[in-house]
Amino acid sequence: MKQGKRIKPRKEPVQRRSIELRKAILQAATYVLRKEGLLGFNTNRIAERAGVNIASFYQYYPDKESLLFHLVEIEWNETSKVIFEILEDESKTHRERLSSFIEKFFESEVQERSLNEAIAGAGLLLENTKEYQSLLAEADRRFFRFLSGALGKRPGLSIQSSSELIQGLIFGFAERGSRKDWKTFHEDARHIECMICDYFGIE
Amino acid sequence: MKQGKRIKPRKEPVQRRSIELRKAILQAATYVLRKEGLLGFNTNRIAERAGVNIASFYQYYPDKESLLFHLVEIEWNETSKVIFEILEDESKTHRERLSSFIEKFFESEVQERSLNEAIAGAGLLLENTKEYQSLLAEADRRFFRFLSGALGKRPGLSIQSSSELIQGLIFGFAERGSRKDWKTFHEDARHIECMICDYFGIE
Amino acid sequence: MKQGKRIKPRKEPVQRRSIELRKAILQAATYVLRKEGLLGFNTNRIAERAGVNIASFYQYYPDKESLLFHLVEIEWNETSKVIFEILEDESKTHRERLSSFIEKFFESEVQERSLNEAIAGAGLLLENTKEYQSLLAEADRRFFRFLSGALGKRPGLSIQSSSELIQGLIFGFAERGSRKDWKTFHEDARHIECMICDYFGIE
Amino acid sequence: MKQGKRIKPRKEPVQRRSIELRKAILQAATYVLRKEGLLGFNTNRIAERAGVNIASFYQYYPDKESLLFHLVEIEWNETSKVIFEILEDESKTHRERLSSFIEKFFESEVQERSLNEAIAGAGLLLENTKEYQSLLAEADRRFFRFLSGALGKRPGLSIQSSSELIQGLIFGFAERGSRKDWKTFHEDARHIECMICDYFGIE
DNA sequence: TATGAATGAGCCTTCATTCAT
DNA sequence: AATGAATGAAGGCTCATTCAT
Repeated sequence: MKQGKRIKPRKEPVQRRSIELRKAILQAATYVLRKEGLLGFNTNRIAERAGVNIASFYQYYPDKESLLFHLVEIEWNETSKVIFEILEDESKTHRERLSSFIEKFFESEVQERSLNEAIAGAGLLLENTKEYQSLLAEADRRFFRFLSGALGKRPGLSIQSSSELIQGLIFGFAERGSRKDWKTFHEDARHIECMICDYFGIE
Repeated sequence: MKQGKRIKPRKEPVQRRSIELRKAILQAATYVLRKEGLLGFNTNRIAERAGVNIASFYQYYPDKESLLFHLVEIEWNETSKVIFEILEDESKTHRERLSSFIEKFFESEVQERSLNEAIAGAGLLLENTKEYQSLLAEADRRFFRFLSGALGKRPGLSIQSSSELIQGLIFGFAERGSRKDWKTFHEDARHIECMICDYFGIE
Repeated sequence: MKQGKRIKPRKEPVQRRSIELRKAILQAATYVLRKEGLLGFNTNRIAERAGVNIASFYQYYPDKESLLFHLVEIEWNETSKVIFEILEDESKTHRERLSSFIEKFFESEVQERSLNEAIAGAGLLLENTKEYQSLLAEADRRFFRFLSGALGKRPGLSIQSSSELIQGLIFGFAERGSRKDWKTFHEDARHIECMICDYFGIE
Repeated sequence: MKQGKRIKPRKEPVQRRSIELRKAILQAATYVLRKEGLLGFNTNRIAERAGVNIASFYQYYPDKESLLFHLVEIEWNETSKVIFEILEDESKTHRERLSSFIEKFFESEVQERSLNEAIAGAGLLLENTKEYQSLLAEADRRFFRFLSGALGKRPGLSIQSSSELIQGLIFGFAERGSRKDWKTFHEDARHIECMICDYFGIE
């Protein structure tokens, strides 16, 4: 993919009718992605499923990737809102926050299992886009900020490195798990929390 | 993909020429997968690159997935041979073994970065095949066996669960990392080893 | 295109607003034609550029060709006004008039290079329309009239044939030239004038 | 169109069957171009007309333009062979040669009328390709060489300029004429020859 | 057996034009 | 009258796979 490509939706729908249309597209896209995976994720199928003319599709999205990004964005906005609110809730101890954070994140991964799976595959398409990277960057920033206050001891690691390590563990585990029929996530969350808190002296 | 599909190569090549031909295909496939990713991984291109007629290709592999699986298998055989030999080397302490195991595994992921990346994407295609699952199952078994002897304390976890948790952490972290420009894997390996050994009392 | 198709604008705009709207369309069309050539000349793009709704466009022009014709017409009206005024200016000798005529015509072709280029390409679309043909016919008539008075000797050619020959030379040369980066048109004009005047005894 | 684009046919057919196939494509393309003009010149239609699968088309041509160029090339090779042979036939006077050259060229334009017409339109697509330009350049060179020996007097024009002027007149006239139902080309040829020879002192 | 050739099915995208508000 | 929305119909091109020699 070329750099600097526009990946944003083409235009915002304003009328009733078109709002529904776009919603239909989004729903259909989610459905198709879930049902058929990345390989079945093609504009014609989506449009058909949405009961929408393919040309209409292209009024709202400049191309396929753009839609995919929109999906990711929506899903991420929902998830991140929840999990970072938790992380930044100063009425709790750092450990409590981290615990809930992991818990919630795992939960959302499990719930959005098939979507995430497809998105993970799609990552290859999105990874190079500015939009996607800024999504990730923001998450990174917020997690870093949390950790700055949370770290008790650092076993020879800068905050940045610690942050990356911890994120890697949590996100990697979740991503991998969410590809399976992952039922033990509650316990997994607890153990991972313990390991991290022990190791980094988070209280 | 339908369940129970045959994914094995159509026939084992016996003659010289055939063996070479097959090797050529495999090499070309690896090359293409690395160079172009999953999207460029198409039979015509591979055959062309291999200097093999596309029809010949279909004499050795019933379809594309088959080849992909073969690739995964080969790569996994190589890696697993190395890492499980380490894990089962009884002249070392458990901790030493785990340490080398992680180290080596990370290293191989980094080295095979682009291949792994593509395979991860392909995972969606392969995951449902018997062959792939038995590959994973074996790895699981061996890791479980190692852990049976290694675990010092178990914080309320069965060996099986511990095994899954640990594997999830290591493999998840590596998989995630290998999608990036991952340069700190040596240190990452060390820290993860420490966390795990501390938590599970491995010595 | 079917013969006898109406190609005139659907209705003459009478109100202020309408006139402006139409002017905007025309300008946008010219712009697009110049900038993107015939291939980029599509109604949606033009409407967008004009800041006009595409549906409004279709209130002023029944279809794309219509607009194109309108463009040609306007351009031709301007050019022909100038060049035929020259040709019919009885205060000059015939030779002087022809000289200026060629000069001016070449000049306008050069100036309107990209527009003309596109129009030439579009010629295929317009050639069969009545409107276009009557434009050409009028030019033909006026040139013929000029030549009737101008020809000194006729090397075995009727006036009509002479007229066609000369027009063919001038217009053909210009059309061809205007597709290139044509910088020598001043001199070219002079030489062609000489050739023609010599050959046809125009003084 | 990007510069440096490959425009050559993809591969040469070797078997009987495919030679016919390609011939069929070429014929169909010519037919379609004639019948429907540039706008109807699309790969699907051509393939259909040729009774060939569209995918087969793309085995022989990387894209549409490539086919178009091939058409031009074939046609030009035929024409140029004839006309330049004439121009370079040293057993004739220069004037005789030029006369036949014009005559033949006009004739071929008339015969290939509809094809040429389309090709002229296509010029806009081809003009920027290396291949097309080298075709033109060669013609230019050969004409220039002819003129070097032929010019008697030069009314203040370099050989190069004279060459361009003369070519412009001949080609421009023919191109324009060939778009119409041009029946007087024999006489036109004779007159143009006279004008040029008179003006440039060619004998 | 190995190779040149062939193809059905499909995917992404655009565009002239019309409908509904 | 003007605008937002919608769409049928193509068009360029690719790919997994099979046929014919």
